Amino acid sequence: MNIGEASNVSGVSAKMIRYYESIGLIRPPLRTDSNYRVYGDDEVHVLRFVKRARTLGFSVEETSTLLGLWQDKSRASAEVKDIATGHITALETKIAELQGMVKTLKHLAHCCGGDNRPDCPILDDLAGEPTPKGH
Amino acid sequence: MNIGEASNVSGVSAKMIRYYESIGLIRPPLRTDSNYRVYGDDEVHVLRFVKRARTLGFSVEETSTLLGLWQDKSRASAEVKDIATGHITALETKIAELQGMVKTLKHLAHCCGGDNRPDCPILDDLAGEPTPKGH
DNA sequence: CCTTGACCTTCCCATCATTGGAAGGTCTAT
DNA sequence: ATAGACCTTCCAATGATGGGAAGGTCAAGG
Repeated sequence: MNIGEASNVSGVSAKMIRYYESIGLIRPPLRTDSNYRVYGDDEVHVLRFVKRARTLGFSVEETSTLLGLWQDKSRASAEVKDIATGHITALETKIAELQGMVKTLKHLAHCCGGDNRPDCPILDDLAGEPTPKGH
Repeated sequence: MNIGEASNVSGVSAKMIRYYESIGLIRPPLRTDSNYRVYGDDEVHVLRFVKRARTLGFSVEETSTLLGLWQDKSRASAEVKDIATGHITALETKIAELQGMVKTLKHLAHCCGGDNRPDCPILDDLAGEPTPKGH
């Protein structure tokens, strides 16, 4: 099948398929006489693997490692688990960070009348003036 | 003061100060005869505002709008609140997304022995094979 | 006066993952 | 033969930041 169909069935855009090939994440496929890329079921399987890993937030780098481990029949699951748990930790750190932002913003928004007066605790906070009434 | 000191007291790197100036987020400051940028308290106040907004996850674009509203003495707080609450929503969406990833990964990691056997539910999932024993 | 080192200037490049587009070749169906 | 839907490569942009080169400037000390 052509790159377009491979894209459809894998969920990876044609652009990205070419990009993944260019950076060596996936192997260059066979070509037709007219230089079109040709994909088979195995290649699509790889693309689906990549898609799923990226969807779960693994970086391309991590995906590359996972792909190597997947294709290595003798690999140990320990390494895979390490990558996954490391990624979980990173995600949780990011989540905590975002939650901190949300908490602060909600507090500020709650203090803000949101009316037509020029008074605004949100801007006051951004400007560095302490928000009084720490409700 | 020079850009280095302005950077120290505002927490914005010199690189970023120049960048913010180049994209028009902040105004070009005065220059000495030898072409050094000169910052005063007002400029530092702006830099702090920008720093705080960025820390709270506002994009440069949003920060620019907030900065305009801050400097507009007659602004209404309604617009500020809209931007803030919109940002909160975006953050919460992002958080939910990350939490979904974490949930899936934790499930997979839980099912994974992490031992030296080549068996690995994490890879199986990535490969598209259903994880059995949906424990 | 001269040197040293810490500062400053501009300019270009790299990152990460992805998208967009131009210019041109190919395939399929009418 | 031609239309239009595909494919190819190559180049550029995104957003926010960091790195670094090449060169100018300033203050302190020998």
